[in-house]
Amino acid sequence: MAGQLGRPREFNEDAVLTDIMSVFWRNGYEGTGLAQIIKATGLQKGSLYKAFENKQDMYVKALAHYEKNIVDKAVKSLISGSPPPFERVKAFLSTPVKAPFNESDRRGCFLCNASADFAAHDDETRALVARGYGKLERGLKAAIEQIHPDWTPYKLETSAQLCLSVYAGLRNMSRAALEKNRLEGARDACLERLI
Amino acid sequence: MAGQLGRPREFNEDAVLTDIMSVFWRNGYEGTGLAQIIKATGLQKGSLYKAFENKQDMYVKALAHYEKNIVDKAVKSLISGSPPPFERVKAFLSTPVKAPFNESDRRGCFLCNASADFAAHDDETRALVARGYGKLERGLKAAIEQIHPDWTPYKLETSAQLCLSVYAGLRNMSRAALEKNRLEGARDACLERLI
DNA sequence: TATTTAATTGACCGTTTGGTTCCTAATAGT
DNA sequence: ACTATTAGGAACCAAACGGTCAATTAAATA
Repeated sequence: MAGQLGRPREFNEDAVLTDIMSVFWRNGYEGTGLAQIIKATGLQKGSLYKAFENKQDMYVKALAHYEKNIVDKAVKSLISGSPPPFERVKAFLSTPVKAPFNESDRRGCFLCNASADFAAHDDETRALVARGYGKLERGLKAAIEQIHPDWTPYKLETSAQLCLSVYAGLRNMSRAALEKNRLEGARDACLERLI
Repeated sequence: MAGQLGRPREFNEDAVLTDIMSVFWRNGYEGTGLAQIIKATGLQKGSLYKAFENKQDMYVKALAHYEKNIVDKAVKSLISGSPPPFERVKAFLSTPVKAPFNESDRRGCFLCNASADFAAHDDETRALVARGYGKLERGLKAAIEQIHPDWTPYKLETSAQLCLSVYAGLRNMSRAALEKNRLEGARDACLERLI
């Protein structure tokens, strides 16, 4: 039979990738050491290097994992769902405003972090980030089109691009703990375009 | 007399700070090693650690140097100058769109980099970033007020906050080398609010 | 049961890290 | 001239870095 030969994996690949993701997510590429990855996953170095080429490979796979599990979910809830489309965009833009004060989720957006942190040094990362941003932009465009079915494709696109850049900007600025009402001001000014 | 005692500095503090700044600017905090700083400044470790407490101190002082030399200049040219105010805001928002394609200036904005990179780990950095962003916001507000002297303070403020977050977002997204016309779309959509 | 194949482990590797120390050189005040 | 004070330079350090490997363990086949 064509069963799995040899000793089987003792760890769940997806769970391990989730652990690795959260470490890179919080600390960035250079800020993360193998020791932290070992602690987070419970695996030893040897096992890690059997499963991954090197640290860079772990990072890229963790980012892809993020795209699959977090970004895609956000895109889905932008495209469809129970709240009306304007509220969905508002919720999307409110995440970076609320997150830093939520006491728990100060990691920001891994996609944005990766763009600032490692995309400039690695082509694979850059491609992943570009693809993730592309997905978000299309999700935003779809939601906006539901608000304004009559708008031209150009206006829909530039509006989505505006929302995306505000999102990325808010994610960036929230790292410096700017006052909440200043972040809200930017969000609301952006949302005014969609009214 | 109360003159300078001991052997005088052989290096110009400002010039050295400029060298250190450009290294951190390009490579971030964790991405920069003492070796690179030594190479960039021409100083030896001993001298560096006589002039600075530690690596973190070098970073903070370099960021303050950036604020004094780059941010303040940008704010000034937002507040006043020969081109009309709308063109000044447009030029400000065009920097992050053009920079990554200019073949030379791919470092982005040190303020934005610091916000993403180190502000979350260090209070002094966070305060510097917040102050720098505050300056930019006030500069934008002043320019916008020149375009629309009749607008309410609230509308002026939120518009400035919008521009600032778009700026930070574009800086972030340009690291992943998104297509130029998508960045331009976000910029133009933002500028439409100022017409 | 013996064999084959693959996963796990932790010791080990060279390199690089940020940081210190000590000696020498140079200037200002006495 | 002498002394106090500071800058410059390089050797030096322990710790952490990413990465490797041989020995061991466990399951699937024969």
